[in-house]
Amino acid sequence: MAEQRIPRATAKRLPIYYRYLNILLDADKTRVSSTELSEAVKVDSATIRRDFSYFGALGKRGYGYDVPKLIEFFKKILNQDQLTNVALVGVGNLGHALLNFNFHQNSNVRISAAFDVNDNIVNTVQSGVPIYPLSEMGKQLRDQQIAIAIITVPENTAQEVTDELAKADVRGILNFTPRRLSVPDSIRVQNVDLTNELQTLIYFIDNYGELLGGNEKSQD
Amino acid sequence: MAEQRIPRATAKRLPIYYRYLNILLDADKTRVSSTELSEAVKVDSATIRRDFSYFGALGKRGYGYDVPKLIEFFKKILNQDQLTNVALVGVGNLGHALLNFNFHQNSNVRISAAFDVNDNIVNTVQSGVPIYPLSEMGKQLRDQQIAIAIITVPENTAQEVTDELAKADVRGILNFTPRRLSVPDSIRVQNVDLTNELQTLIYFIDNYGELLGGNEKSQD
DNA sequence: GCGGTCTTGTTAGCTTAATCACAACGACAA
DNA sequence: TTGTCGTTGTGATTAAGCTAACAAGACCGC
Repeated sequence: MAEQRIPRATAKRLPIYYRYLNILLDADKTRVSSTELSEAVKVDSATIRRDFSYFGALGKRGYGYDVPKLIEFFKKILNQDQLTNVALVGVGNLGHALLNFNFHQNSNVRISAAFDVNDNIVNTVQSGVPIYPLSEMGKQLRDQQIAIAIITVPENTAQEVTDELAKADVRGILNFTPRRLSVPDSIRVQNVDLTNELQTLIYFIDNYGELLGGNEKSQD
Repeated sequence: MAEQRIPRATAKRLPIYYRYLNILLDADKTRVSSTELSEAVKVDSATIRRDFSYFGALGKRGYGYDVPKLIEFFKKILNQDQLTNVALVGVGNLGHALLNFNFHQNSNVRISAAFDVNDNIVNTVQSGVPIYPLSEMGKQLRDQQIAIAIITVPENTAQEVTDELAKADVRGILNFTPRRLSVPDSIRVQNVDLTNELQTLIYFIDNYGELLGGNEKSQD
């Protein structure tokens, strides 16, 4: 086991594999080949085999991969064997939807605290999650040992909220605002920009017409 | 002008540039350098210059780029000079949030029709958008000439809805379900998987610790 | 136990993307 | 007008990722 760092591209595919493997298990399939998996997740079968091989020889030649075994393996890799608590900052339109979004249904993650400036909801419980005033954010995050935050605040406050999160030693931020955040090296940012996604989609449609696989290769 | 296809990676950055340029203009800045832009959007300055150069010589040496000119240019490239109507399929938790999400605020896109199976909301207007029964989807999409759909339906119905969209000659799908869709070559799919994003973030935090730039390079 | 069949793991080649580094050129001051 | 300074545009290089192709090895029917 060379114990080298997994390529970034591979890492991003792991959750996709993990989820589909669970779907297979739910359907009582205990065995799967890279070709079969390939069709379901739209990733080339060679890429799948290569991805898996970074973790050692997980499959059996002439047979394929054992689904339960693979799931157990990825569960640990992805830290899904323990519950991860996450904070939500900004309980507006989108924030509210995320409170109701059942992350816990297919992953061991849940939003355990939320923060907002709106006095009408502060100190209430929404969808089972307590809403604290923004001013208490640092304290609560430290007390509850929360290391990951989702931010759905107005874009012009995104950076200042981020700075506060940094002070509270948060390690990861899922950023739904369109701003690209400045953070210290200790924090990892993952951007989800809905407007961007739509614009990109439109651009591709208008410029990368039918010619050369609109699909089956590199979806998204 | 070599008129060759823009690299995929470049295309995905265009909306990011476009948005930040607009922010600059709002702040009455009419001039920007690749270095300055680089800091704001977290993309290497050489990459920015190269990206821009695919479209010809847009800047001036020793000066930088003219913001209004650049905006005008990208506006056309990104099809933002005309309104794009989009359909929403599945008006549940997340779907509702997207209806309220103001795409039109920073892009020339709007949701102009929505579809659902829930009789309680079908044939009503939600957030200014009419909700039609799913059974009318094909007809409405064709009548209204809508070529792009956002799907926020339960995952087990994602594929069948997709098949219907394909029949209605939709060209692009923004897929919020965790399933990877099978589509004909004429359709482009862009996936947004929230659970995935969180899992990826967690994985990176646990495995790509501080060492070697948690940030400043390749956010997301 | 044997032969044919299947599927992995991996090598090698290829494609795409990111970055360095600098000559070319326009801006701007004097 | 001339010289300096700043910033672009781009050739060259390095890095990352993808995929074809196949030998090695395990399964399974007989």
